[in-house]
Amino acid sequence: MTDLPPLSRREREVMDIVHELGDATAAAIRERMAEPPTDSAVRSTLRILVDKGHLAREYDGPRLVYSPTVPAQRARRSVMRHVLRTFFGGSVEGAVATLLELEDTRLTPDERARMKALIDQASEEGR
Amino acid sequence: MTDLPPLSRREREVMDIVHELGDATAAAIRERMAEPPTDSAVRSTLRILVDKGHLAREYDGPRLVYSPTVPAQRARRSVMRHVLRTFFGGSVEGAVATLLELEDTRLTPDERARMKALIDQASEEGR
DNA sequence: ACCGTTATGTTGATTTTTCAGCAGAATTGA
DNA sequence: TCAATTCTGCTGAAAAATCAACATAACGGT
Repeated sequence: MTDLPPLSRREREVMDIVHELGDATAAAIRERMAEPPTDSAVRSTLRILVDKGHLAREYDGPRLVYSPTVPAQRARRSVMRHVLRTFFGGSVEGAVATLLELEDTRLTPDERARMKALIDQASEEGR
Repeated sequence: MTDLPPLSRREREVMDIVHELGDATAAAIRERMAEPPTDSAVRSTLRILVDKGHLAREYDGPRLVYSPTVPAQRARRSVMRHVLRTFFGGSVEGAVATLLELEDTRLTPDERARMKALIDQASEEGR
């Protein structure tokens, strides 16, 4: 439960990719990097991330597949808390407004209804 | 409009603090760092951030005050877009749900009403 | 005027990060 | 089977980041 060592720039880039993909092989990660270094460099970074405890790896047939050690749900909460505090002064309303105003936000009627329900639910639960 | 050079770990820490505060002096920034280095080290980082174009500085009386070069609004959008994609697979609903479920989320009736209005507004505008 | 404090910049050394090269094992295909 | 390809780890060099030490200037108080 003790928190993990912090990430360097490349390390963070790799972690973001793994979070986006859920899990990934070294090759898949390299493909998505902005200015990919050699394959072995990517592997070095991955090895460090495993050492630091940020990633776990497992064989899927012949290949190693990497995935975050922190459960997705907790990672999501944690990053949202950080963004909320750093960029929105803790204002949930402000954060939601920005999300809704993003250019490519498209809401189905279902989504709209569910989101409203979530708002009511949050206040019912004393939040 | 060309994007700025990426940030190292310390640089990112400093930028987060400046974003949270809006603007800040070197001393105020140092106070909030997790494991603050010496004052001069903080200043070195600040100088680099100015060089890279992430921060601007201005005298306020005798002191230099640092502030982000990217307008707050744009920074907010940009970070939200990134989080949305990386951690929520682009699902606005998912992101909103996480925000509402954060432990310390407390909504006033006003906020609730305004957020619902925002949802309607977003769809009216084709989003 | 003098001293202490605060704010600042620059320099260079240390530490960390980043990366390519190399080598071994496993897999694939002919 | 043998060669080519893919996947992997390790090592050490190059580059970047981090930091403390030092130096200067301005201000306040005695």
